[in-house]
Amino acid sequence: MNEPKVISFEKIRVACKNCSLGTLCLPVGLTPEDVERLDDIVKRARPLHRGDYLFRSGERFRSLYVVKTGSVKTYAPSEEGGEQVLGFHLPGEVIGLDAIDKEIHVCSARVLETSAVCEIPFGRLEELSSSIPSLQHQMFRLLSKEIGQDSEMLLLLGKKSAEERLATFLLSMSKRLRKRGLCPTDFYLSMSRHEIGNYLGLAVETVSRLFTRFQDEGLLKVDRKHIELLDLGSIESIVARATADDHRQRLT
Amino acid sequence: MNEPKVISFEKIRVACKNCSLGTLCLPVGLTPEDVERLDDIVKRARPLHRGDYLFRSGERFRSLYVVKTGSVKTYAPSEEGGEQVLGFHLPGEVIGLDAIDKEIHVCSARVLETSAVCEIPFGRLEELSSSIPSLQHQMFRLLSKEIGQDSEMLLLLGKKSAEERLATFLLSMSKRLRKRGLCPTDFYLSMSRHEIGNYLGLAVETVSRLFTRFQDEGLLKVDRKHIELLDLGSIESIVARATADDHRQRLT
DNA sequence: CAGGTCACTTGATCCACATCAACCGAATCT
DNA sequence: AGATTCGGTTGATGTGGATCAAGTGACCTG
Repeated sequence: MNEPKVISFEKIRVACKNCSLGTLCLPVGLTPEDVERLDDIVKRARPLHRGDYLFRSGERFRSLYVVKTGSVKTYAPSEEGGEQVLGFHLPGEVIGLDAIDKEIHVCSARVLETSAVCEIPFGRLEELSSSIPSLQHQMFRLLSKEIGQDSEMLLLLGKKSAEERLATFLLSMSKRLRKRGLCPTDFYLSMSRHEIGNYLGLAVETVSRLFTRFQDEGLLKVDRKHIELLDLGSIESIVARATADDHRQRLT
Repeated sequence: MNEPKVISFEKIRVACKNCSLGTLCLPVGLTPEDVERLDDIVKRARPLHRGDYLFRSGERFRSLYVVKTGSVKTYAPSEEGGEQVLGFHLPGEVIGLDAIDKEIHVCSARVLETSAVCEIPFGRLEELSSSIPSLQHQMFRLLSKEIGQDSEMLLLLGKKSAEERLATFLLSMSKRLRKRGLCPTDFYLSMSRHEIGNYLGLAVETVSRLFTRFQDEGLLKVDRKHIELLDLGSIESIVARATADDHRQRLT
């Protein structure tokens, strides 16, 4: 292993190989040689700033995007400026999968804070997948996982109370941060209360009240965007309660 | 075209080739030769009856399933017998995509009425996809489409009123029936009110009341499971209103 | 640093829908 | 045929969270 002289350049060019996200992003389970081939087609990211678009609803679909640092929200805008937030995306997560079908973006993606994002031209990724079975498999898994997550979200929006929704959201953030080696109990939310509420199907006011209630109950500490989870166990039990309580909805 | 003597046998063996669902199911865009190869790995369906399982949550994932006739519901069961209905599946629709990731079924699938279902061993399908680029592309599209549909459902559960939900559901049924060449305005629902309510995040009583209200307003005629949509335009406008009204939720 | 804007909080009120309860008709069982 | 069950309807009541309204403090801007 010889250290490259021009660090920044080299670091950018061979990003996938050295990327700390290797175990979260596409390269999972690929051989070093295959990662190299993937590397060749990935366009490394210039930094983006709060509010910048990765793509807009209606645009032609060309690439998938992977968050490298920072965070991104995807949302389905409606004519009037209203929107449904579809998700918040952390480093290692892939964005744009829903546009493969029609080759048109049906949602928009904007970064929530200064972020770096990799771009993967989908046509080339498809070619590569044909010749690397494990990459094809990885792609199928990735798409499938997204479907699974959406199903969980359907359950959340269909059956859970406001309290359960916010607890689920916080726990999800916590788990995802842990996976990335970050502190799972002390973090900054990059999205506004409004966006959280929209995402969870709640009014801003409800989100705000719940934060203060959770704080009063000693579950966490909030200071604007700074969150400290003090009692993960109780938060988990709120989430668990949701699924157990479901005997209201028994069928057949 | 020579008529085969043993109709039933021939019809079963070469199903994909002659299947009326060719334009809805996997073979979309494949050459006749490729369809033939796909044909070889598809296990043709024995008929199933109301309540039969395609698979249960927790089972190992081996195959995808395609509804050929009849209808199927998928749902996420919880310990206590409660459940979240995730979808109702009509002929041509593929089931089990969410299980590819973990290779474990996370939801259960049961047929709602006497149905025929094809089984496609996923391992073999993956092999085949590697050697048939257009099949791989078709698979990506299929998975992507599912993600897109889930997003629409998120919007429905997150933002729409009970009225808008039921209207959306009825319109969706209507459109899907039309695609299959069936009457889009006169059909039988194979699922119970309870299941509809569960799916839409509503109580049975609310669904029932809405049906009677829609009938009173002349939008449709209901007799138990038999639905006649009388005024598709008005139903569409209820659905459209949902997205337009969204100026309540404007952000940024 | 005064003034404005914006994200957030907190309180008061309202309403859409859930829940509870009673009932009905069709299908199934005996 | 009578009894039981079950899916569905309808009415009465309750409530979780939306909506409305009024601050408050952080941050930006001239």
